[in-house]
Amino acid sequence: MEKLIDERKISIIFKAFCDENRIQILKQLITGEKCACVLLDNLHISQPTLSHHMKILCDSGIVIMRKEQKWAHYSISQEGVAYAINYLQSLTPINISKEDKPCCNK
Amino acid sequence: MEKLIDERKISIIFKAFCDENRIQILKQLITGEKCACVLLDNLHISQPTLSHHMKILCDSGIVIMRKEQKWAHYSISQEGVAYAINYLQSLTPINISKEDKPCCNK
DNA sequence: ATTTTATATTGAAAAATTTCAATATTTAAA
DNA sequence: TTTAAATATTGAAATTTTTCAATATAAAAT
Repeated sequence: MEKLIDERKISIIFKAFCDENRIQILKQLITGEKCACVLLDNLHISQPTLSHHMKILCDSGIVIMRKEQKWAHYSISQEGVAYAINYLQSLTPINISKEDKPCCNK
Repeated sequence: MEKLIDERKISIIFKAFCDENRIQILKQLITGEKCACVLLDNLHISQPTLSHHMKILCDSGIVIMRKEQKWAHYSISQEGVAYAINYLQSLTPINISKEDKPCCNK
């Protein structure tokens, strides 16, 4: 059970999902592992730009890379996604009755 | 059941989680609805900056605002969080046997 | 050995985001 | 009806992110 969730770490994880091209990339990975050249074929970005996005996705822990000879194979990390889901689930607010709610320092 | 998930929409939702101050804000909201002045007391940002972050959080659908006289009360939207969780759950890749996996356009 | 292929890195420009001071707006208090 | 309090908006600076051309690296093919 993760106890100390730090803001920096969470923000790095979720950077995976806040760019449209990265969402497109993740969409492609839903059907399974893909190598960079295949991902690139289905996007309108340059090869260095793809490389940059894959780095952000890997840094977030949402994607993992498997290097095989010349090729970089990318896939979705179930552990990474599970961690992100776990954080979102922690956002379920503890129900506080509306009467108890304190207001504005007073 | 959401069918057409568009990349722009998803990226706007997850922008909520990719800034450290916004994570701090969400952390405060876990214990229930808070008004802007209380949130501000616990952050090291100016009032206009908080206002800016609250707009991003509301635009994402993760936070909802309730205006009561002078005060803006913010809380976590369970529907918003549920939608985000639902997207993350859709990232579970369909298992494809490693033998079947096609590689690099060839 | 040289060339080709797949990917990464560097450096710089463009675009987007974050931030705050100043100011506006709206409501409550005096 | 002035004044104060809570929040929003505007405009500009600082920072970060996105992007691509050029180049580097590393492995495969010739």
